[in-house]
Amino acid sequence: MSQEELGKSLNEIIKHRLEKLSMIRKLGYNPYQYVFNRTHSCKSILENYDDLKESVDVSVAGRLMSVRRMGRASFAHIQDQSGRLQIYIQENKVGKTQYKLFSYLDIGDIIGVTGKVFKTKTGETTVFVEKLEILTKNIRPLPVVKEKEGKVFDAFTDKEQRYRQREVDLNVNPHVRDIFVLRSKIIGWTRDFFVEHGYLEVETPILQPVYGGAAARPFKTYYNALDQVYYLRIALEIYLKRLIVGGYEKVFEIGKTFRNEGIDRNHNPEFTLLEFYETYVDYYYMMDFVEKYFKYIASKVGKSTYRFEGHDIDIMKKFNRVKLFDLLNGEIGEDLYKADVAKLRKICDERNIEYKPEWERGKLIDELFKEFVEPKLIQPTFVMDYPVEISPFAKPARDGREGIVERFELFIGGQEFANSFSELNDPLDQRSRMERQKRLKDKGDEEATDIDKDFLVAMEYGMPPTGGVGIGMDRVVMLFTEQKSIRDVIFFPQLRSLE
RNA sequence: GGGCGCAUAGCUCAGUAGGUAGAGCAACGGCCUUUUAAGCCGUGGGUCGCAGGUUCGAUUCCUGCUGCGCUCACCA
Repeated sequence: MSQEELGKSLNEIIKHRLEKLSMIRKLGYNPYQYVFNRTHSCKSILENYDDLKESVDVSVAGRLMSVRRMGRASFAHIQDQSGRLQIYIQENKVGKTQYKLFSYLDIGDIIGVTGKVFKTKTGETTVFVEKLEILTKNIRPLPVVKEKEGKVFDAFTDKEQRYRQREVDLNVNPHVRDIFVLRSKIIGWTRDFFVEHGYLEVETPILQPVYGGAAARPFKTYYNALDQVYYLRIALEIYLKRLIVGGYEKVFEIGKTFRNEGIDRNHNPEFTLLEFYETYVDYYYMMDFVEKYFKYIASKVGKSTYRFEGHDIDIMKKFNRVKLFDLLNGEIGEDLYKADVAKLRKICDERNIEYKPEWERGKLIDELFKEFVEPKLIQPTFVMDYPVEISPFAKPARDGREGIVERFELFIGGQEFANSFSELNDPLDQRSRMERQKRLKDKGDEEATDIDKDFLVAMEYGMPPTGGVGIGMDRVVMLFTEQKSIRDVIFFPQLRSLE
């Protein structure tokens, strides 16, 4: 045991379990077994009762979750990944030694049983144990959650403990396990969707000498062998586009990215981003494609409407498409497209929106948009055509509107879900945009990025016309699993370490 | 970072208008061969998050700290 300070009660429980551990060894059993040959899962026994009943020997293993001892016979539930199953063990049936073994078991132990399937008086499918094996002895008490008629008693609910010790949460709160199963499926369906559309899945560097592709503060690290400061990536953009330059026509990556920013219900500093790039298409094409993607996932999940951020979101309905300035002008009551910085500041002042003196046109517009428009975008809505200043990787609008780029963001429930451009492939324009970013950074903008020379060289070789999209997968999972907090769709959300 | 709230047994929670704490479950001992929040009898288990202050006396009041939650800011 470690030297950690334990309460007496916990210490006592652990002491008792260690004693049982040695008693089990004395009985001749290895409490940490190597293998167990299962013939069934808990669920498959429940589902195939008619074929199995009182004829076939089944072997099933799982964690002991409840025990009801009645002298020389006992009932218990074991739980495996598929679900819970009742077992019944009688001293007459298994003999004194194995019943003794059973008497040393605790909730949390992992056991294997073999026997025939029957139904109890009350109709519950149960395995009548003929042979019992201990596979792993538990020595630390698991919270005991009881249930009757759908009511849960003494549920393990402390959020901090649930996140810090997710393994406990997963064991005692089966619905939590279900959420993560659905997460895994959603990621898998996402992969299927892109592969089916001819995309190549790729992996690009997480450790980068120059970070870019988004506006965010990075995590810094140090690369000993190179004697250089490195950064954890904040986006996938840069390297994926270099692969497009390399000749791949459709690529996607699903991977962790890192932003050194606040943690809240909607943000985890380490999060899963999906980005995909396709050649010879623009952001109009990508709008259709993104909508298709969301509908594809919804159809796989099997529902049209999802409860998210307090609203019923209908994914199967046609997504709205609106231009940023149409929305914003409608909300403010003036034409902001033509407004200069002075005018925008005045509007902010009138509406009590704070701004920093160094903010220029694009940033001010973005701020007003976030404040007055975003929260109202509940049903899926593509917002199109953003100011160039806040979109350093997007192509200028082809219709020549000054200061506008071909970019859309998808909003659902007032939250940003996707960000997409007709990707900028003019190397000179790209260079001047990066130089501008660099100037902002030098002036103290912590979210601006350095010039990525390798990327600019790649652009000079020529990137075909390309549409690109980024989608925050954790939010997608939140939407489709109807979770209110990002922490409930990430196994181990970021918490401050103790000590 | 600001505001509000929470922190008591392994789990879920009471409680003390200041006199060092209770319940249910879990644990331990006993009875019990179709139970299912099994039941019955009995027993043990707490530096009341941490550190100070006020007080004869603090788990309770005050201050600071730590952790977590909600919220605002931040997050194209």
